[in-house]
Amino acid sequence: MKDNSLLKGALSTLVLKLLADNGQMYGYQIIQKIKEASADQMKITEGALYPALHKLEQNGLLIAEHRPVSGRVRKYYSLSAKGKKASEDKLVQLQEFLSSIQMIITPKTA
Amino acid sequence: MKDNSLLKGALSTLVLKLLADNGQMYGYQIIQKIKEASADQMKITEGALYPALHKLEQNGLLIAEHRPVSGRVRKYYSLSAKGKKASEDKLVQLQEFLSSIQMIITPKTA
DNA sequence: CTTCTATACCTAAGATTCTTTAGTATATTC
DNA sequence: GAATATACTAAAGAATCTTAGGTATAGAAG
Repeated sequence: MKDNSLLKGALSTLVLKLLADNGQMYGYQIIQKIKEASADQMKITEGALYPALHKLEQNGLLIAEHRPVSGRVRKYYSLSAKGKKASEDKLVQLQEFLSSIQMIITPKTA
Repeated sequence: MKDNSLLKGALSTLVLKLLADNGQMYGYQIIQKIKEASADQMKITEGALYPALHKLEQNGLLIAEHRPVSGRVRKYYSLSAKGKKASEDKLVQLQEFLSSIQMIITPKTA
């Protein structure tokens, strides 16, 4: 019952945004990137990320490509055209959401 | 499947914060307040709020008081001591979370 | 050479938190 | 008298996470 629940719903948007910025990434790398980019604050579990990636792929937002790298096979993901659009849309939604939250929690300067 | 999923996990924090700011509120009022404070962006459903309130009450963070007001009975909630503490803690967590999100989605100015 | 850590993927049970829908009831407005 | 706003509750279903476990290779430590 670890309360990372704030993450809910934001994960797929973050993934799409990271792929929009970085072009092509694999799962493990995404986990590291989020950890690093958030100064170790946000730690995505594999059990959360991999199913999320699979769903985005199923929905046609991501394209997956297997590539062998130094003995192991990595699964690289990139945005489809649909994924690019979704990335932009969801980012706007997320920003609106963040801004709404801010309005509510910002001390009343009435 | 309405995608209000960003809300997940943030609702209880918002409720605690509103009660910390406003002293005492009832459910319906909280829904209106969030809607209003977010410029109609964020709409909490009753099915989400009431169970959340009940859980906070069960956990001893909220104190409920029934008061008849113009023919109807309202259920007013206020923060317990534990709730005040939780309010502060969860607000800090939320702010850290928001800041983490910002770091990730803010265009790389590298 | 063997064990530990890091890398890299996957899945499934359970918990939590929503959405949707429905129900109850009073007050006000048309 | 009917519709809308107010006010609360409960329950089925969906979505997304946590936790825990499994597989497998590479490299470092001993």
